[in-house]
Amino acid sequence: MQKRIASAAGKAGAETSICDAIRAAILERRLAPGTKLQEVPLGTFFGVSRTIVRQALRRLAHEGIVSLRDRRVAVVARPSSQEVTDMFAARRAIEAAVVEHVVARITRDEVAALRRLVRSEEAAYGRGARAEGLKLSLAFHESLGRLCGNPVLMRYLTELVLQTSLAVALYEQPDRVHAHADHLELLDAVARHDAKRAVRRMILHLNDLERDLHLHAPPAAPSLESIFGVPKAR
Amino acid sequence: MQKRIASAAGKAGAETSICDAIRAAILERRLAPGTKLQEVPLGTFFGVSRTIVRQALRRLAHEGIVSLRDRRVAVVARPSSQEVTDMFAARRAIEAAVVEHVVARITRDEVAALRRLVRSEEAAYGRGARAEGLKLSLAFHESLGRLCGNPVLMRYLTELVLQTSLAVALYEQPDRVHAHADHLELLDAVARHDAKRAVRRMILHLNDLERDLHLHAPPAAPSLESIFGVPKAR
DNA sequence: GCGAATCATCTTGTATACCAAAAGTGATTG
DNA sequence: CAATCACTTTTGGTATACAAGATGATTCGC
Repeated sequence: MQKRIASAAGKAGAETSICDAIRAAILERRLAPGTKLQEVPLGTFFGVSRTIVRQALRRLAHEGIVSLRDRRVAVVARPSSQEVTDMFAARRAIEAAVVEHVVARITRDEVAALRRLVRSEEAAYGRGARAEGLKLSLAFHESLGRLCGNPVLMRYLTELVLQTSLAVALYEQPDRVHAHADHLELLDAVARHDAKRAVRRMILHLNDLERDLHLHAPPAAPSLESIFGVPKAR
Repeated sequence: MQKRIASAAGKAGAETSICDAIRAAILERRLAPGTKLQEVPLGTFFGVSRTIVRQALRRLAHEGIVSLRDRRVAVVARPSSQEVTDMFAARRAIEAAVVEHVVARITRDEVAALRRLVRSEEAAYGRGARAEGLKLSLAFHESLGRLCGNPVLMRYLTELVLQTSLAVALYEQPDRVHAHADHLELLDAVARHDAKRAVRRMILHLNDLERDLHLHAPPAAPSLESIFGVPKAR
């Protein structure tokens, strides 16, 4: 049962499997920022040698979700608030370009598909399935990336979505509830081929996302409290 | 004399040295697109083992300037015309964002430094030092990246500048002469803190760059003719 | 009893050995 | 004479062995 992921992908691209597994784990909040990623344990778990694990970690480091301090254990990245600000700025630039391209080339069918996606996203949030909603929300942005027809833009978008997801995991305020209507309004503008409005919607959406974080002092330590709850007297 | 580069950087970061050396070689047109990058020769040349070379090549592959087809020799990337179109689109998006940020935070001194840079660039072109001009032109874009104050944007910009330089090497029309005035006009807009105009200037500049390529049929083979000249009768 | 230094262990960095696949070469045959 | 096939050589992929450095525990001194 242990090597499910590795064997699922077979021999082909073990490194890619590991990257995918780690990316998914981060997105699903199963790997918290700061978590140690040791080469040998990962290797034995996935049934490959350290060589492959090492390659995977380097790749993830280049994608900005793993930090690779010299001669020290690799850890899931813990971006500073400044870095988070920077990556959101970059994401605004990329997503704006993506939306522009999408508006210019999207078909009716594709709009319909996106609309279904957004509806199921809202439905998920509606019934309190937060994790599911989050996943569909990411899928929405990913879909836009795919529909823009530019692999380069899409690659950067994917990277930044992942990085910002990590940032959200680090800095989110637990009580905050996200404005899910954003995606629908954005999609409406896209459907009307109103590029200006769609881009503005996207920017506002990302601004909201960023504003809902608390990027002040607390770097959100890999806190023991968040794992064990409030320390009881003893 | 062989290991000049490796020894120059010492033990520290042999991989980085190799990456830098290859990047520089590509920028200076000493490494043409399609050139094979074999692991053993590179390793012996730089005085490191294949492991390091392999890591360097993977890194460059992630940066998009080396292609790493499975089980085949690594080569300097030869982007298709479609890929070139895509990377220019991405570069427009990133450079626009960069310029916006630069306009918002640049100081007088920094403007003056940029102006000196542009002047020396034009001087180089003026006296026919094409390679020197090209280098300074890249330095100008790099400087903007640094001045925008956002490491994420800067990283993407650096990548795209390198990639597009490669594309230019592949598709440029030899007789075409570039419009060097672009940088000066752009800088004027930046100096006046006119973001709208500066961004428009940048977009137009990049459009010119792209338009001056001939992105039709000829993928510009790594032709022996271009290396040895016209084959003489024998 | 507490703090600091030293020592053992563990983890990563690099090189190398081995394996499999691909490409080039030459011979053989149609 | 040319095309195809098999072999050889080269080249990349993976695992492993070894070296250097960091981490953490234990112990000695104050």
